Amino acid sequence: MTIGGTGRPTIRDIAAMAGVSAGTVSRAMNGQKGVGAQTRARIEQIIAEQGFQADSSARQLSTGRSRCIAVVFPLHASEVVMHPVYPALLGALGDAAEEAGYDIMLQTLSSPERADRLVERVRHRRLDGVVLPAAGPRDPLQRRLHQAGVPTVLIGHRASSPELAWVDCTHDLAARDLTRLMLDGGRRRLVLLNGPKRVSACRLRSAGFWAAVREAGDLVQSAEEVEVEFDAEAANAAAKPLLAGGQRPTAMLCGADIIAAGCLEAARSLDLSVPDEVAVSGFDDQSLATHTMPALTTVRMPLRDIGEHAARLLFALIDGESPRRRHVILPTEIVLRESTPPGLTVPEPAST
Amino acid sequence: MTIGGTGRPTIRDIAAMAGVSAGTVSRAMNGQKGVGAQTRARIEQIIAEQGFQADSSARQLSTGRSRCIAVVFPLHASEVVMHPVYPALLGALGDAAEEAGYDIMLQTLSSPERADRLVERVRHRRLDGVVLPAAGPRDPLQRRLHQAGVPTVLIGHRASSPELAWVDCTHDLAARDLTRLMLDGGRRRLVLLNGPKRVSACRLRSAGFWAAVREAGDLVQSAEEVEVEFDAEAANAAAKPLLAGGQRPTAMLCGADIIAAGCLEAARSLDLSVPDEVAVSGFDDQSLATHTMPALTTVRMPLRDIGEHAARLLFALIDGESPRRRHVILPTEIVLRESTPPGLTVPEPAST
DNA sequence: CTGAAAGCGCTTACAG
DNA sequence: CTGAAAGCGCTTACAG
Repeated sequence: MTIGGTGRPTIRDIAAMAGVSAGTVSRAMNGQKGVGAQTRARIEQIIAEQGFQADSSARQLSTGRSRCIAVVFPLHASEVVMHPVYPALLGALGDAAEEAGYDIMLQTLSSPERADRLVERVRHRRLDGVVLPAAGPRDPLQRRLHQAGVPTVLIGHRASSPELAWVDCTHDLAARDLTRLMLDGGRRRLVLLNGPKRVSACRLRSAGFWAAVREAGDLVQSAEEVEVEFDAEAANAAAKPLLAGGQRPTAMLCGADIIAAGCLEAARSLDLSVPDEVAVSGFDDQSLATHTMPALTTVRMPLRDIGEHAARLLFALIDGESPRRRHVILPTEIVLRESTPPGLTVPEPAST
Repeated sequence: MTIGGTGRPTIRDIAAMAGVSAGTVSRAMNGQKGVGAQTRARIEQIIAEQGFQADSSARQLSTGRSRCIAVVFPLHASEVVMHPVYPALLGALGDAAEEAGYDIMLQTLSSPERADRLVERVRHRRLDGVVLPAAGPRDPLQRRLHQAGVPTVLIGHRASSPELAWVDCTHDLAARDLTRLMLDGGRRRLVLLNGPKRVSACRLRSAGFWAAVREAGDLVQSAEEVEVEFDAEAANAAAKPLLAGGQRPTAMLCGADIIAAGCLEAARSLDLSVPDEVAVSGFDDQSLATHTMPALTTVRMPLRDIGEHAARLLFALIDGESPRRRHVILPTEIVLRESTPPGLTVPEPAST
């Protein structure tokens, strides 16, 4: 059965041209020992001339490795892509994969059966490993992947099981530092308008906020945490009553830029000036943070670094290595703009 | 050579259990004719019980089809993802692929050699087809793919070669309608602050703008087009001198929301009120359009539809069909907000 | 250092 | 309707 009329050369054709066996070509191609220098050179020549590339499915069938990883999200692809950080993560992972010669596949977990399919995929070695950029607590997939022995790395969730590899950043320290900055700026009544607690990052942000409050002791007149979805409308609705109250907060720390955007709108609708009457901060440093009025003080996560670390970790796992650092926490960066009191100074990263 | 200790069942195991040959299992699995109803039922039973799934590389090796498509961008993945429309497109394509049982691979064309690799990939049938969401004029890859007989669909570029399939939307009509609206709103001095002309969409927007200007005849006092990159800073810098001039424009139509954001900043820095003194519009309806001050009138592209159409077209091409409509143009939608004169009415889509 | 051969797990003419 | 066999294009012990 002949499939393509392309006449695409196979390893056997190359072997014939070089006057050697297919096995030798294979060994030469894969840089293995045990091929004479001369022979190797000749083979490489011919391969280059012919622009030959081994058929990946055949190689995969015999080696059991696909040189392909999946990035899996627990939502529809169209939702993923609307997320403030996933796209950037995907980009960083893509770059890293490309550099390492891996292909990268976008997987979606919109329905439960898809998780089965994913696991099957890996067991069938169509996939060498997976990264879960939207990992969270009590996510059954994590355990299944781990049990199936699938090389896996989590992003943004510090897994309960120490065996799972993950990379994350200092959401907690950033929130703590930001809270301190608000205090430095003379703000005494604080609100954390946080994103949903099912998101691990939001838990850490909460922890950081409360740590700072605790540390500041009597300095703090009031502190409160309110949870909303990542949505400007919802944030606006939640912020308005808080800001309209008698003892209105003088600083609103928001768990996301999009939440902060809603908060700014609430302030505007109440004719409160930002940052004079109420300071506002975000998280994520999305592009909108530069274009709000006033421009938003926020926290930038090292998404590119996170992606690169995650990729490297995964490739090491796939190669059967056991990397010494299976858990990495990368530093965030506070970006001071106009929505917070002027004259503040970001603490040294030594605070980390 | 035994690969995985998984003991994952093969088609032969299933055949043994069913007391038939592997060939019969294969035929049953793939829903082919010529398997007795009884046999088929028994086989399906066992397959279900065992949770058996055929190994995709083996299948691929013998059928020559991978059930995988690539979405290829001419930039680093990390850049793609920052783009106002690519992520949404990727999302829509991902959903459509998933539904059709295709995998979707993210391909990047950061270096020229990567194009070769891509073509090789398809010839090696690791990929069944490709979509180019960032197609533009004189892009050599298009021709190469076409010559290689690779099922391909372009997005956002109405290819010169009629053989290439593409899907696009009414950038031109939207720009024309928007320009007319500005005229309806009493604006007589118009500027199109367009994105770069290498982007096909921007050419169409330009065409629409000038068509409206031409049609309006003497009504228009002045009309000018200026080209900037998709960047708020650059737009700000370009807009400022225009707005500071004596005969300052009363409407600035921008080729992208991010350009409009820069333009709004320019207006603000000159203390010009929007929309009273100068109206501003964008393109894309990015999330930032809702959060600028004032909120931005813009054009929403049917990205989801575009993605779905592109996917369907591609799958048809892969299946060797020759779809009657190889070129589709989908309608855009003008979204009126606060940055344009109040009281306008969007023309009926009949204007299409 | 190199070749011949078996094997990876499917699919599909070809017989019957 | 079903089976036996060849083939997809590689890789890798096993000999030599």
